[in-house]
Amino acid sequence: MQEEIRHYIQQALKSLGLPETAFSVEHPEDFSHGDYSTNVALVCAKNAKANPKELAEKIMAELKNLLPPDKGDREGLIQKIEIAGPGFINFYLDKNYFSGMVEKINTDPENWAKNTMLAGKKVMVEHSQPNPFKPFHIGHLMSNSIGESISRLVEFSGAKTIRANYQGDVGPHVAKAIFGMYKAGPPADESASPEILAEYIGKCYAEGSDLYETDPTAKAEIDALNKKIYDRSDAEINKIYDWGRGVTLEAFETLYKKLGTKFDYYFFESDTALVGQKIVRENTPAIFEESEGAVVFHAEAHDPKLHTRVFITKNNLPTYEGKELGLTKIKFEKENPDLSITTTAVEQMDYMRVVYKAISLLWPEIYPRIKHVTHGMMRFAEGKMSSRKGNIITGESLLKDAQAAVLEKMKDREMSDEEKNKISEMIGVSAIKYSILRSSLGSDIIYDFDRSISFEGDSGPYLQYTAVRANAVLEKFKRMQVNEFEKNKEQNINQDISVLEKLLPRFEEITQRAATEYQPNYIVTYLTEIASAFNSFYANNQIVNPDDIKASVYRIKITQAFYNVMKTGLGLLAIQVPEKM
RNA sequence: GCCUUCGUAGUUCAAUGGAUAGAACAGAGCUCUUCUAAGGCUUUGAUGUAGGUUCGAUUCCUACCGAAGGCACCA
Repeated sequence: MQEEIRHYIQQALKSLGLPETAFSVEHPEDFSHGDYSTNVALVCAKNAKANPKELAEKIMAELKNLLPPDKGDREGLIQKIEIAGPGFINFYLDKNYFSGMVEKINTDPENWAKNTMLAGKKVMVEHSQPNPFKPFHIGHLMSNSIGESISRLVEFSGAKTIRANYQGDVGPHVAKAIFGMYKAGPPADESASPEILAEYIGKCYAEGSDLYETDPTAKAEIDALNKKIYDRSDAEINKIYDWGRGVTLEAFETLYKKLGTKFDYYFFESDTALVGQKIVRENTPAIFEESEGAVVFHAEAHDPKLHTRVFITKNNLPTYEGKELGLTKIKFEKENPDLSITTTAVEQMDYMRVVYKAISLLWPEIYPRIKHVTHGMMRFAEGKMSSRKGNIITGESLLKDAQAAVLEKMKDREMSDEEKNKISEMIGVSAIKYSILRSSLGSDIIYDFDRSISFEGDSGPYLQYTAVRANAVLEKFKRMQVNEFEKNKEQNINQDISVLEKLLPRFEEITQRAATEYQPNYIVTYLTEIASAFNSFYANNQIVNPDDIKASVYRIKITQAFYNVMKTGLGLLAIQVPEKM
């Protein structure tokens, strides 16, 4: 519809002999300003130095000429055009448009809003990136939620999506953790669950980190350990290493399952290190340069805003930068995606730019196909969270606390314990995901436990609750067993178009925008808006009324459409909808 | 010092250069003989400062103030 209106405006400009210009066709904030609005007259007036209102009159007259008369067909769905304010042209759509959209949504609920922007394209999305030997903390939860949602958004746009996880299983942090394990001794119970063992390893890591910074002897030992881990020269260390790596990875897997993520690829730094190192060596001194025993890249020589970074250390070990080159090569060799998205926290933005600059010189054909999406950091009101200092909240504990809070709230519900358990987990996950996805990418999220598991107001549970309510109404209607004849009868009852009906068709535009800009928060904002509209609708109408079948059928169709959009929308956020709660 | 990002109600977040800056929480007050009150309704309250561009600026530009991140062997 938006495109159709745009098309008509372009035609009108042409027949008026006005030059082509960029203009917007958007939804006005206030429904009294119509369903779509264009600023075309304001823009043209600027260029032509004319009076915007007079120009708007001319364009409107021309538009009315162009639009075919209302014969009940699609073009006739623009019911009214008006000029308002400084020269906006507002379009009012016919009631038939909205009831038609409700039909359309209910006919093919899973596909109606999909678009083909990325049809035939292969998109790889890399996210989560927790490191074995370190805890999976709420920062990883953030990357996971955002990455998974972006994956689903690009999939919704027709792309074949490949989810990748890149994990640092070698590097100084591993040496610190293993050193800490030597110091602390073996875990109390070696047969405990991976979650508990991972927690033990996390504590050892914090201990090792601390010693690395405070104790020079420990530092030297850890550096030596690090080298042994890289070249796997010590059988005993290898054994501890393999055990720790396996345990932490297993613990991550449990979390992914709860969060609704499934990876197609697991890349490890132990795989990318050698590849990256080789690339850097082969391109020295063409691109890289030896300096103080290390191999560096002087990015500032190519862009004054960038700086020099080390790609291979003087100990001949590749840094993150060097490994990232290896990863890029491996990704493109394995899958050759049309687009490779990497999501990380903003703190990695500056050096990722340096890495990308190096990639642009190494492989100019790959450079346009990689994209770095950054999100803000999860932070406490008091300051930065750090797994080195040990003041972190693990994903595991947050999920557990959230679930416990939900269970407390559900204690009077009549359900089996098994059912309660399953539902409370879904709600807990949704509360956390919502608190992450509600704000736009880029800015930091101030972490507040109570808020992150909030069930009131704008929240994940609010959306789920609203969907559950709608579902209850739909079930009630089913029990009434209204016959097909009644259902298909003309329902054009004399009622104003509800806000809900007006909002539902917009889902199509929202998903496109969210996918284009990699911003799941547009979906969150929109779903919250329609949930609020549905709750008002629900409070002001008895949707299913056995004494008024005709009105019930009409309202149930809207309810069904709402439920479908909500379910699909939450799906894009990787949030599940329980049947009851 | 240089580079990047960001300053919106008491708090946490919205707002593709557009019309009266939206929500939620907190505060005040209503609301369950009706389909789940995790709800609905009413109400108080905000664009860091100073300029500039524009018919129109929270949005773009400049300066200042403030916050966060980065700036050589961590990721």
